[in-house]
Amino acid sequence: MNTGGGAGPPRDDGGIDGLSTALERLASWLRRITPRGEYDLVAMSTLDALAAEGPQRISDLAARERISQPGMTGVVTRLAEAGFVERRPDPTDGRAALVTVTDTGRTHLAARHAARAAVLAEQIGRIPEDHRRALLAATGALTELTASAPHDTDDHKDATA
Amino acid sequence: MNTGGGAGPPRDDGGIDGLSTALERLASWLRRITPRGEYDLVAMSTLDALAAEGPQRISDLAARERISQPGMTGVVTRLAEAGFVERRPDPTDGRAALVTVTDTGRTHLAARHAARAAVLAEQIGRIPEDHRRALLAATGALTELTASAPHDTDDHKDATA
DNA sequence: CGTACTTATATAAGTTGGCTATACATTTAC
DNA sequence: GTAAATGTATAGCCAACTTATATAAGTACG
Repeated sequence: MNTGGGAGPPRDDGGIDGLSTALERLASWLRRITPRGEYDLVAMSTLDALAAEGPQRISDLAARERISQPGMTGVVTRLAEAGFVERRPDPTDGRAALVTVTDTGRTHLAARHAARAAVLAEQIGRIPEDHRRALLAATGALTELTASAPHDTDDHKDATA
Repeated sequence: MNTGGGAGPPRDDGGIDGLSTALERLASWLRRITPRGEYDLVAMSTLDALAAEGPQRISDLAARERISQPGMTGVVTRLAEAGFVERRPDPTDGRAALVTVTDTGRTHLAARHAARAAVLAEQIGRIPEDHRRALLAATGALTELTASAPHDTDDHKDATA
């Protein structure tokens, strides 16, 4: 069988399994505390990447977000219609577009982040102090984990099967 | 303005802001490491809730997942078609259906969890030991945080608290 | 107990955000 | 200078939500 992945409260089998359950539930929890009207996850993640790392090509963004190139074309189109990004010609390649975040985009990101941080602050106020400290102490680890290179685990592209 | 949510690496303004950024990126990261074909987040979260807490009504599940009642009817229909849940009459209320997880559903949950834990194990192996320990130490805190009552932050309609 | 209100779920129709397949434009190789 | 490769866009499809509404069952009160 497994080692804690069952139905009940996550037993700690030594770590990974319980952490995995916790992260899985965290993903749903983050969705639940996000107001409905907000821009979708892929678009915001893309915008965040552009703000953090500078202009990038559509196809690079698609690879980074693990969606198809036409999918990313759509994301960029929507972001551009909202005024959050601009397409610019790539000086070194006439086929490519460099997607650049605008000031409006940065403003939106900041506002969204502030709103989410406020919600988080409220929710985190409901748990015991030692748990709160454990979470805050994990910030650096989370940042490092999620920054880890794409590094295909194996899945995602075997569609031709 | 904000308190550290600006450009650059997450400065620690006391914590919440950097943690919020990290969690936001974590949500996208979890999506990226999830194979495309997998069942959607809402359905899996619903299945997990049923497995962890027992049979529930459609409308209660909808409130829990913060989607509309017709939306949850659709989720349950799909889960039932996959054989993961069953609709049963509520003995105390002829209008309501009690949604119950099946053995097939539990098996699927366990398999999915094992697969995700394996990916997490690999990814977590890439970060330094102290970060890994910090993450594992936050498992309980994450579980507690995400178990926190729905508690409407402000948007959408009022859930029956 | 019958009529009106309320509540639980289902259905209908529309929107959104992804997908595959393919067209188009440009760059690269020979 | 053509042919193949590459970056983006378009077309058409589908899944998973949304709101509005219909149906059926419970509840309250004359």
